[in-house]
Amino acid sequence: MDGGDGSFNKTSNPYATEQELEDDDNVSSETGAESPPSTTFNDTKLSPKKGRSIQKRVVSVPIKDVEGSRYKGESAPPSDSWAWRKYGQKPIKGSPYPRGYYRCSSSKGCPARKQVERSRVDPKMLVITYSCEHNHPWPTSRNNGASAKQAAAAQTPTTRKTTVKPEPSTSQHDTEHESGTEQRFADLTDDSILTTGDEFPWFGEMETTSSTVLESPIFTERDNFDADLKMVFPMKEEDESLFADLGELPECSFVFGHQRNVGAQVGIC
DNA sequence: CGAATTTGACCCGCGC
DNA sequence: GCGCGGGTCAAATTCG
Repeated sequence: MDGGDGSFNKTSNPYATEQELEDDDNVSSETGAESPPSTTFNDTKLSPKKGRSIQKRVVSVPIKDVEGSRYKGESAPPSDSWAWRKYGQKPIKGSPYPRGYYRCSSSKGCPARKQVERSRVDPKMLVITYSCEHNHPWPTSRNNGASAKQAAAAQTPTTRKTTVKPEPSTSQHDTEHESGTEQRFADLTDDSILTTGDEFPWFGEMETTSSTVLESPIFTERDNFDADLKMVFPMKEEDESLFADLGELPECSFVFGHQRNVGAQVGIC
């Protein structure tokens, strides 16, 4: 964890940062460590076991009152648009706070996982590590039956719009994936225009983790909340044109919408 | 009653 | 080879 600290701070956006980390989990390196609420994306990682690449994204968000009775007082996962099922919790050495292990239950066979723990340095920060096998799609639907209740609770009205323009085009629906996500990504490569929205919940999520950011006091306290909102969400033509190149991107690339002082950003898993 | 969470045990990789 | 620590499993428990 000594490695990287300095490089962690390529913060151009005080509320959301994108970072590429080649190093191992920077989870323990505490993304929140003396930095403002930040979002850290730790991309593709190769699983030493099977040589499979694992995507990892580390997101640190300020802890807000988490809805959901059970979570009160704990390092509960901030509500995002997916259903997560907790399957374990472990005390982490060196950290006074336990780490919770969550598995995506939005869809059957969903490989996504996330770890939630409090930042050692700043207990008010929650460090969330999302991980997913590279060849698997990120979770897509909010509640494909797994936990309607939880998903419903998780769905905050603050989540923004993501819309994938249904390009009438190419009809390669042969490999209809269970979740359909792969197909969606496939569509992406077909020059469809990407905006953010419900069609791509995961994108929506990764787009700066704005949902969580927006829920955070940092945003809610601001007077110009609306203005900020507009700065974060609106996806304009210029952006769309940017995304037109998505076809070049790997299937699991993700896109950020406008962020403060930063244009649309594209990350590659 | 069904579903989600909790918690201890077990497994596996890594460093010494 | 051994010990440590992180990650996952699964039975028990709790909650809605």
